[in-house]
Amino acid sequence: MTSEPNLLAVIQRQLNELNKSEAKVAQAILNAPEEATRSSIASLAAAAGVSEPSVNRFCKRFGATGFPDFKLQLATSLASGVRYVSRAVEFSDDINTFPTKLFDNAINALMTAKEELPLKAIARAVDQIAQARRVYFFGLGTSAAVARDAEHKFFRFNVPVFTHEDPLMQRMLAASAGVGDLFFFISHTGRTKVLVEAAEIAHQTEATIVSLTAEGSPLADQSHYCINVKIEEDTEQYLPMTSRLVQLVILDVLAAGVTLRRGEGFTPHLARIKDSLKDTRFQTS
Amino acid sequence: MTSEPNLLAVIQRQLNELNKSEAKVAQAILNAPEEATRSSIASLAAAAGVSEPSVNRFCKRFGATGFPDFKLQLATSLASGVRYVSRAVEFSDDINTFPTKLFDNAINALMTAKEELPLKAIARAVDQIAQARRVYFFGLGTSAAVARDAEHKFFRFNVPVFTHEDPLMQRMLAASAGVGDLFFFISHTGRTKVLVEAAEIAHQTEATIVSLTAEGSPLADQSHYCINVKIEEDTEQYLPMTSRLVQLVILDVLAAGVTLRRGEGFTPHLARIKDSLKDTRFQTS
DNA sequence: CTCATTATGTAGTAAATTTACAAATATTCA
DNA sequence: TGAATATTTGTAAATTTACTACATAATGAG
Repeated sequence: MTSEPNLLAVIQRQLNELNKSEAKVAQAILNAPEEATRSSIASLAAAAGVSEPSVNRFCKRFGATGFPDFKLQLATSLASGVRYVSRAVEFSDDINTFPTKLFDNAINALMTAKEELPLKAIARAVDQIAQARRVYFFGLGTSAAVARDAEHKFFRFNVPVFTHEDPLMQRMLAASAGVGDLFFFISHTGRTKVLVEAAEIAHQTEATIVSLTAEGSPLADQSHYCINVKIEEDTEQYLPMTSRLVQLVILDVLAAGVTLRRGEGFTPHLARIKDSLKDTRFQTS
Repeated sequence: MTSEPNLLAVIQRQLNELNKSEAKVAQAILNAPEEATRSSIASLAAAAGVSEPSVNRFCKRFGATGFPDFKLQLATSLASGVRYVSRAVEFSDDINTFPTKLFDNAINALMTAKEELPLKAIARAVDQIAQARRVYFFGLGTSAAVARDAEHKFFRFNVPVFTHEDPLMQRMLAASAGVGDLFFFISHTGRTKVLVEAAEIAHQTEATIVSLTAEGSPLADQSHYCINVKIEEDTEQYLPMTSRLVQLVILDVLAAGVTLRRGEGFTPHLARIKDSLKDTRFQTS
């Protein structure tokens, strides 16, 4: 699966090295790529003003086994290019456009994150969490909500987990930490002063510090293990819309990692927790 | 641009509503989507154990003009790099596979939600929030974290917002509500007893009740306005992993909607809030 | 200008897709 | 239950599509 990133670019680049009829085919495709993916070899040949075998030869020249295969490659290369553009919401947007934009942005952010996932860092973090005697999730602002979410999730693993949104509590807990304690700091920018200070305090103890934050930030500097989340440049609107989604999914990944580490024998425990919630719900009719 | 983004998800979702041979075709495609894009109608029919026209009918059922067109749509769906069929994490997974699965599931959930976005309900909810004198976001468990996130976001709109995770506080506030108060309930299932009870209490007052929950649930019944989020069937692993992401993005949409409603004159206010946070951060070097 | 080489098109063939129709299966209502 | 009807599925023929082999045209070298 060594699929070329963008077939159209490849065609464009080789345009001069093509002979007459091949160039005509190339032009026809470049003029209307989407249409080319839908048309038959006959209609494309007509559009280019050449014969059908010329189109066929053109396709083979670009690594395809034939015309259908070429169309397939063209279609895939067109599809992947389009999606990766996030767009800001404008004041001229209405109900039909801006919800889609926001969803697209969220999806884009996750897709990008998925591609540059720091697997080694994640694996190390899983190791640390699985070993920890106690885990503290600390965040502020939006990241506090993420921390709260993490608490709920990790609570199911027998690991004692704690969250605090109060900077003073965070400092106090950091100060009194010891071996086996793990502090998990969550921050979009990695520059929130009081949070970094809490990390500094924890750093002077025997505790382990893991953070989910921006690479090279002050918070990352204070951490033994850091899971880097790239900060998107166009974050200017209202900040951490998409990055917190990425954070949440990465925490899901960590939780899943810990579960897998525990092995299959651990599932009854999870089932028991789930059962315990049953009585708090109205039954489905 | 009416191109269906994720064909496989659509197929997956309609699996039950298909007749026997169509279901066979669907399974064959879901089992090996990439291969399906490359094979002929004959080989796919053979793989599914049905006749060729059955495959053709299947394609038309999903909006394609025929088999080649269907393959094209399938290919474009696959091109974005996401496995559109949610797959559960298995104990045999390792660090290279399960993070991707979780991200794909998350992306998949957002894409599905994006397609069936209840725009009318969202528009009405925006109206209500924009008018409200006070807004309470209530959730429990994982949804409490979502509520907390919403509080942070809506706080920026001059609207007094409150969150409480404590069921008793929720009841008390619900009981003493009046005109202009808006209760926004968040729940994956819509069946959590204490939350539904709080909604019932609020329902006896003059307050407005909006909920983000499952269609037809007890909570939805208590709401004046309900934004439905479809519950995926295969949620059996550990519950609300993906649904809370959808909830978060929908809340982003609501927040954006309120901002747009306020109009362009409101941006200075947002800028001022952002400025006020500046001093809490370490400056970028 | 002729020969050799490359480029292009024609026509036929094979393959794949679709349509029309008939058989089989399921469903409805008495 | 059982006949009548509707739905589903498959068969076979028609049509469209893509490919191959070969012939002709164009190009360039000597």
